[in-house]
Amino acid sequence: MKIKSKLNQIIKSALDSANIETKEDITISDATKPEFGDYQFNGAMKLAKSLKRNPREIALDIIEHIDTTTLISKVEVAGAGFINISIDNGWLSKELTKIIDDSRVGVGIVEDKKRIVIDYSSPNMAKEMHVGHLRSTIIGDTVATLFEFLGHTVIRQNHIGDWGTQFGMLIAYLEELGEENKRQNLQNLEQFYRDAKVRFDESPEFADRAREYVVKIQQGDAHCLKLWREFIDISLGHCEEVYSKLGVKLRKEDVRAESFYNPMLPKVIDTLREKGLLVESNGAKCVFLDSDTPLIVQKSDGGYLYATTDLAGLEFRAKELKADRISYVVDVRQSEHFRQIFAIAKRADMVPSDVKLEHIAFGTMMDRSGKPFKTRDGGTVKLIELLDEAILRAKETIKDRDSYSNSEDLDRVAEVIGIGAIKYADLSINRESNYIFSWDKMLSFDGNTALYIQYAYARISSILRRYNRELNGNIAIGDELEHRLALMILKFEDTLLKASENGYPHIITSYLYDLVTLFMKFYENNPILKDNIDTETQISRLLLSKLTANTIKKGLEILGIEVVERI
RNA sequence: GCACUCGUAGCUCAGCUGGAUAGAGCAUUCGCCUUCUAAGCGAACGGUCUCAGGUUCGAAUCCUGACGGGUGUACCA
Repeated sequence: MKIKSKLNQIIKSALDSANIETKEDITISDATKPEFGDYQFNGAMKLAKSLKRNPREIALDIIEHIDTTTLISKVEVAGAGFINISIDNGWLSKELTKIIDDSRVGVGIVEDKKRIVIDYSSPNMAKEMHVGHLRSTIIGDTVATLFEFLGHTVIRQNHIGDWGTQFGMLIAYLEELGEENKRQNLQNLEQFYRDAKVRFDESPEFADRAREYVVKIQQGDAHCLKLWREFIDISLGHCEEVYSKLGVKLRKEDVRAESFYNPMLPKVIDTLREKGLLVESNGAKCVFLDSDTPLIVQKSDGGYLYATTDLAGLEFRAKELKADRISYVVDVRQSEHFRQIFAIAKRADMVPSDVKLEHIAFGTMMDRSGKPFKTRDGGTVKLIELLDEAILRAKETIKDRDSYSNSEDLDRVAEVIGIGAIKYADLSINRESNYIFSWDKMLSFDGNTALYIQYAYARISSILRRYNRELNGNIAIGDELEHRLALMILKFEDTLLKASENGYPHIITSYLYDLVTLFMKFYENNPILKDNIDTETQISRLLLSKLTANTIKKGLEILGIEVVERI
């Protein structure tokens, strides 16, 4: 339910009928405290100056004209001129009753459906995925799922790094190993890379061959291409293992590798030249925008760069994939890069001017001392290891509970909880902040974590199992807690819309946490299946619980986190 | 050097389109299981929102400056 826009309309017409004109946007905000009601409008104070009137008087004037016949039950003026608004219980129960069996829990499809291309995960094929890849993969997957759920058409693009000088070295080494040793050695890509590097450094003859192979792949040499494809296949297999364990929706068809754009690169240079943007400086082909640091699109040796590929990618996404909005879920350290290529792509008409280009940036993962994350030996933690550890720890914590009839159940639940913990830990932080990686924090099951949310869901499932009858009846809001819970459920749509505006998953986790906190209080104070509860109250509370569970499930689903019926 | 970004409780973080007494989790201390899953609930403790100015009826939030962290800054991706 889009409550805020409904309220904004009500306020707007109240201002109209009170003959108050305002140029500023009317925005209702959430009440800062429950005692003040549910929402508040602070516009009277802003209007005071231009109207040359006392803000309290203006506020009193406004509330005279506020329609309290539908969703608003009460408006009051408080303090300097705050207008406090309470939502009507009758309206809440009516709206909730409508969505009891709605699989979208009352969330509509957006009116202006867009075609959104979203680039995320994008691992390098030369190495295995490490913890640093977690953020792009998970944030991207969440944002993509969110867009899709709201009704947009989403095209996922996994821009894997499969091109560049390092692949010459890797396939030369692969060839050297021979058939029988290949599989074995490629089990551990990190080690494979290190071994290849050793060979490269120790043998000039090998190094020459490596360089020669780079050229050969680019020229389409059949033998080298075959080796290269073999290597990419195996490396991609490692990624798919991670994706599957993480429950990430990226598939093979979403892969559009760096190499895909290779044939388009000369045309990028031509386009830039035609538009008069290309400047040669110190032998390199550059584009200078307002800043003095240029964007280099072709090296002095003729080679192309990351920027060139990205420009080709932008044009492809805008013109071939026909995107209205192109989003990149990439580390904040590349914001300068994206600012430049976005500006250049528009200037060169590679992307139509009305296409929204955005960098959904996320902060760097730091270690305890505030340095970008590395393990003690200087390497990184493999992502797959983090996931396995999470599942292990989850199993350790739940194994003594008696809810599990067999070890299969236990394994399944451990996986849902362990993976959920990691994803939630990452998604619940404002994506722009850098954050400190800690095993304990990531794998914590206390407080504001996925388990808290999943636990609430399991509790509700348990109640519904016990009741085990048809739920026929109405929701009747009986007290303040039920009122707040009911309203919270209906705020789901406003929350998702806000999160999708600029792609902030933590807005959803905060919401779910607030929702569950309210439910837990409700659960403690308002007994459901106890002896002395009359049937109508029982049904009403069961329905509220069920709606809470539906909202939790849908919310977690958007975050890519699963629920289980029993914990 | 220049640019961007961050600085909120002991720790990890919300809040930042200006609004009423700045919020969570963890940690610490204390209550609540013969009662729907105690992985829960309640309470206590904890803050000159880095500092100094400015704008405003009103600033954690906007502006300027200082200090401190992080990042980026011509042929890596």
